[in-house]
Amino acid sequence: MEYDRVAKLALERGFYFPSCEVYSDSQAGFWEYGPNGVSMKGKFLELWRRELVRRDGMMEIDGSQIMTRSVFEASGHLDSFADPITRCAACGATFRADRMIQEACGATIPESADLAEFDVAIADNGISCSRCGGTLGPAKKFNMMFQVGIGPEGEEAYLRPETCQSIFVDFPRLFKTMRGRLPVGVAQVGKSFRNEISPRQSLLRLREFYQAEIEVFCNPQKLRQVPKFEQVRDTTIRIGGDGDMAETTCAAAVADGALPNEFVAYYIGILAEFYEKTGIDMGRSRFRRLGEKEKAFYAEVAFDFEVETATGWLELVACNYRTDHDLGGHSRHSGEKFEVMDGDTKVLPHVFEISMGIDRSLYTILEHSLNEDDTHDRTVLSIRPYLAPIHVGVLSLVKKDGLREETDTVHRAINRRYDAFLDHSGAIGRRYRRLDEIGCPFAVTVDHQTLEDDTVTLRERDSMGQRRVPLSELDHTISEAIAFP
RNA sequence: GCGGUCAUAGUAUAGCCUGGUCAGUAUGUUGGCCUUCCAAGCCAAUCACCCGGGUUCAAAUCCCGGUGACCGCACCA
Repeated sequence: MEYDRVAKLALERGFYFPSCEVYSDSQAGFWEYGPNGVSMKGKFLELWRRELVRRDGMMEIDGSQIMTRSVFEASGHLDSFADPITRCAACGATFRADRMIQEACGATIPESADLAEFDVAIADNGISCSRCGGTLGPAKKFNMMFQVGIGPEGEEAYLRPETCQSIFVDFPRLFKTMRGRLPVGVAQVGKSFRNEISPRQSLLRLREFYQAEIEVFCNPQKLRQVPKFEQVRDTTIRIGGDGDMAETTCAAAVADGALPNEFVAYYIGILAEFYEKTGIDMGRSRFRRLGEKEKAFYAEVAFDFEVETATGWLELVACNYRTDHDLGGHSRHSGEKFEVMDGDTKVLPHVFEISMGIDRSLYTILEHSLNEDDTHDRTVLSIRPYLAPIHVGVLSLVKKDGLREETDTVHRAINRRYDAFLDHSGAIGRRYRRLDEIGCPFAVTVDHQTLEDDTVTLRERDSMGQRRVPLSELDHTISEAIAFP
């Protein structure tokens, strides 16, 4: 399905829409989830918890979004999550200073160098604006983190650019108090903030966005001793980039070196099994190993989980082997001890992270699930029942003859257990189609026969098929049909 | 951030060039009538000129600035 069609559905049916839209000065890159979006997001996260957090026995935390300056000195974000830029005084075009110098005279200045070095290089080599030839202004750092001032003195802090820093700084306490043993996963769902230069395409590139991150702490000496790898030995994954993509299994990928070890392969395997259950078309997915230049500054080995969408290949998850970059950095900066005992040896754990973009994942589920059914002149969101924002519609065939009251009773009987939507108004076919469009898998219709024999019609979304179900079996029938796999 | 295109009800659009009716239409939504299972019909109601400034007796319409959206470039874990 095309991007525009998904965007329109989101806007019209309360999945997501622009933030602050009544004000014309609202900035790009901020979006809200409406009722159906929130409901779907909640179910998506429940699936994530089931398939990753609970399955692997991880801990889940919920950390602060605002963190003090020291955290980002230690993590490297203050230096490395910023680009040196220079702006043309004449035409206003902005360039990356390091790239500009590299192109103009071949000199390589690391992007984390002192700003003065860029100014000197630009002056010495007589570099001018490549667009208009104008004079370039002094180099500045553009850091993608949002700075905030705390308290009356405005003490320096930042909105976190990734959720995982909370996990790293909390690690010593978590490991001690929660009886941690390596390897151990710590998970977190929450918002992160990045001051993107040009956010685009609604949920796909946001300045404020949701991540579901998992940091697995491990003993780097034991990456090949992973008993639970057996669970995913035969799990199908697609691995590679443009041109060399191949479908394989986790075991084969480790054997031929496409994946570095059983430890990484296990987590890639359970991640693939999770995404299979979201209904995303795994035939259009791949794990792509990133090259040196593409990787984040903290990653030693990185795989992106990407899915083909109407906008091209879209990165949904970044899997990074971060080594001891973070625990080492926080240990040095804070003076705290981050080493833990693994058996009788003391180790500074390494970290493998599974950093999931929730917003992008939800978009992809919508795009891959949305269909136009021309035969029946309807739009159907064929989302998995356990992810549907509304589980069941409860409809009266007509309002009169006591059917309205009977329908209300049926609704009241189930609306605590399910996301049920009550609707009395308009033609029955119109109501079915409205439910189809938000992916509601079932509709229960109360008619005159209901008053006689306590049965209702159960109508199924994808097939449009109908069958009669006794009211006494309704709860059981729905709960089976919408259960998580 | 740069360049191009664009901005009118929830959605899709007419009107703008050539300034002057109550800003039109479709669809949606809400209520009613009718209706015993797939967007039927009828009646009624409801909702809009992106923001700021300028020109003018008068601005949806012309001019300037801002913001946003889409596309391309650059950027992007």
